[in-house]
Amino acid sequence: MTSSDEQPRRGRGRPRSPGAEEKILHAALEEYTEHGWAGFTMDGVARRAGFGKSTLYLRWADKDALLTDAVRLRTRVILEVDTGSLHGDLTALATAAFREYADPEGWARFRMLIDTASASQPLGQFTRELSGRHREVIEGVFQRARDRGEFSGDVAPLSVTDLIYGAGLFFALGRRLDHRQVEEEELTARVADVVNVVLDGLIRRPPAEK
Amino acid sequence: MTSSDEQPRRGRGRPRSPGAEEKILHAALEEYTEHGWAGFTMDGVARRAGFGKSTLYLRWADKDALLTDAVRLRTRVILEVDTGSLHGDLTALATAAFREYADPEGWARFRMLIDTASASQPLGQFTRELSGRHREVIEGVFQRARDRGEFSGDVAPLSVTDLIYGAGLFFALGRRLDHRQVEEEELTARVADVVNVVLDGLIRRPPAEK
Amino acid sequence: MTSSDEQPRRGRGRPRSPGAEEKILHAALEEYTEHGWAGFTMDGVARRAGFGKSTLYLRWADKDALLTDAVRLRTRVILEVDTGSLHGDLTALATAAFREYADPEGWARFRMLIDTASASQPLGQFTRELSGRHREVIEGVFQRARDRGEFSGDVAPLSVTDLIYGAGLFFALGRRLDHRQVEEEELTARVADVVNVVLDGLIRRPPAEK
Amino acid sequence: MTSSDEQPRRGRGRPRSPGAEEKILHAALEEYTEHGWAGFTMDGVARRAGFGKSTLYLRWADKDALLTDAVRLRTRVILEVDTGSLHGDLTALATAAFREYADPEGWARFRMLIDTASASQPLGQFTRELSGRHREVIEGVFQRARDRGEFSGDVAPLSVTDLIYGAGLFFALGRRLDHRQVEEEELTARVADVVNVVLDGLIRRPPAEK
DNA sequence: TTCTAAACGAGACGGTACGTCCCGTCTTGTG
DNA sequence: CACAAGACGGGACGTACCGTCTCGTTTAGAA
Repeated sequence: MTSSDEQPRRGRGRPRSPGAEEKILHAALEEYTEHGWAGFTMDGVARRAGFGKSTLYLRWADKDALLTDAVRLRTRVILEVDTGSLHGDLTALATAAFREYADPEGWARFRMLIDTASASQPLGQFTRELSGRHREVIEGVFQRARDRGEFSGDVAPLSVTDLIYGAGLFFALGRRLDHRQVEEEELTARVADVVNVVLDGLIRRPPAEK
Repeated sequence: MTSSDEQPRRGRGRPRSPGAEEKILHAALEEYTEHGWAGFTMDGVARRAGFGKSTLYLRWADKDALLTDAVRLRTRVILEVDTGSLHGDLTALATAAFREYADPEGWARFRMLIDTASASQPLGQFTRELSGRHREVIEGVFQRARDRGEFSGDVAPLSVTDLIYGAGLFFALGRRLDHRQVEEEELTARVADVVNVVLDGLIRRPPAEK
Repeated sequence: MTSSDEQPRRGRGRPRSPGAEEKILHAALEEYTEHGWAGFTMDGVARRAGFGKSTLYLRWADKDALLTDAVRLRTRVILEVDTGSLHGDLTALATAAFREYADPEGWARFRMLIDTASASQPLGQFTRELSGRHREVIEGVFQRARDRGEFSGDVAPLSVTDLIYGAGLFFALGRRLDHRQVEEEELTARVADVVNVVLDGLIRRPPAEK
Repeated sequence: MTSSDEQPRRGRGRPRSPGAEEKILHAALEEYTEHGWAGFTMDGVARRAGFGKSTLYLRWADKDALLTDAVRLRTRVILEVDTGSLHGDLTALATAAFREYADPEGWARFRMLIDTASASQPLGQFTRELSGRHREVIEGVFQRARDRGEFSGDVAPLSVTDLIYGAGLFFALGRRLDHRQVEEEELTARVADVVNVVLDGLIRRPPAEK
């Protein structure tokens, strides 16, 4: 939990530097992106952000808390697509997902997510954002498709997000392991593949029983 | 660079303890499983494995190298399925993938893989194993399907592996974020969904036509 | 280079623990006394002194530097004798020297000094203290003797200190090699011998040409 | 029947390399002279001597034993002077002593002696050589002087050796602390000073009378 | 204004892990 | 057997970072 939601804390004393959180979180994300877990140091973040270490520890309990917050800070607002067709909507979602993982910051966010999921303490709010919020978007997409008559039958939204996001993640992972850049053309081609497979699989023979 | 490929190094001097690599890698995986990146220490691994630190550093240059090798330890075990039908083969592959990520050790291997893929040094050999070897398996599966007349047309094997493995990963991730156990029924149901979608999507409208 | 001369270092930041130097140097001397060069460890000194290793390395560059400083710790205490006679002054000086080497801590300081003198880096300041400061004392003693008319002619002060200190050292060395205690009577007798020899040798036939 | 100390160890097996001890001890002394305690390593000695480490440990129990032996190996044969005069004999002895401490190897021997004297276990043989043997020499010198009528009265030989050797040691120590070379002229002048003081002190007013 | 409380920069502190080096032991193969 | 080679457990080295702490300095509202 972070202090960023709290009200300005009326009272005496010198008020907290405005904009400090923002700068520090930004610096933290950059350091993490560049150096990974190892090589991500509180001293380094403080230096890069231009603050003293005490300022960091005044706001976050420890390294993990800062990193968690840094990831949350810029967690991409899930786009609310409505292109008018199921194919278009899924393509837009898949493209966004593929881009997210191809982007260094997005990749860092995913790493954090993995670590988070490996920790013991639950992270209710974060979970809801990620899986819950995504589910709503996907359900909206399919509801509109049903309304348009493009699609009939049930669908397990999580299966669809898992397929699309998973494909995007492993696409990016393969590139990273090879230390190859992600080419724009390749990305769109792969997105098209994935959308086609998912769409055809769902329409022709939906896993309706689920 | 790893020592696991080298021949026993004929010559004088005391030979390296047989089985040491295996034990150390196993200990490393356990430590990582329990403590994650932070809290994963060379001293800890050495102690758990029952070896001196120098024995570790004689085989691996640093923490990263050990971790990389530990990932490789069992990831290579790729089942060579041949159930007699495309549907059966894919189901077997997908089930194995889902189980891998549902398993704590498999999950740890994946975490390591993520950290590894974020490092700076290339991992040539490893990439070939991971993506290359998997590709061969998938290609074998589809080749046999083609021979049996179940399937015609090309397919991008990596797309298929990405879809299946990705779905398995996000399935496990969702469970972990919610701190829910993976139920056997749910796993098989989800595998069935994924296989159906992939199979129908590929057969009815293979991405290769494009 | 040592930190003991520096002024309190005006400025920000937490000030260095007062008395830390003293405690650490004392602990170092004790460890050296007990274990010698081998077995004298920075971790051991830190533990004994009750400080973290970083506190040690913040003040001394390495083991040698700490040892060098520990030698200096009390060696500087040179008594400023003035008994009213040359014989009395020399007896006092010689007694102090003999006692220094007979004392375990004094012996340890001498061992350190030997190791230190074998090192590569120069010890300018220290040299001045040791040989220079002693010289002044000896010169003062002889000057006063000349003023009193007890003694005429020049003398090489260093020769005198070398004679007295050297005799004291070898006296203690002999006892140590035999694992015999230093008896008080024997010490005073030997001091008397040495003073008499030096004094008579100087007065009757001074090494005036020097 | 052989007159050598060690029998060649008749028996099966490969005989010990002849001359190995000599070479190793020589290498050990060189390493110690160059690097001091720190920096004196068994691996280093083995490499320099051209033997394997096991060969060293087959002959000496540990580092200390090797070093002790190395020092003993070349401990200078105490010269049996007889110049025909007390002054000449003492000058010869003192010159030898001063040279011994000025010489790097002699200095190393002295360091070893100090460490030895600080250890707990007694070193009978070594002690006898050093203090006992030297005593005999000094006593011989004074006996001959008495026979020649140059000198009458008793003398405490250890006092004399302590004075001379001690002066030589501190002379060398001073030079080392200053990182100055020992000049030949300076050495002989200092020797003359010391001999004169000692001789005059002893002859005019021998401590024995008192 | 003066006072007071908090935020802040700086950096010392105890502690822990890093990766390196060496000791003394051991285990092999060769001479 | 002696010996070369070198792996091994153990432990100290000197470095780097964590999270805590104590200073002096700054910045505001309260008195």
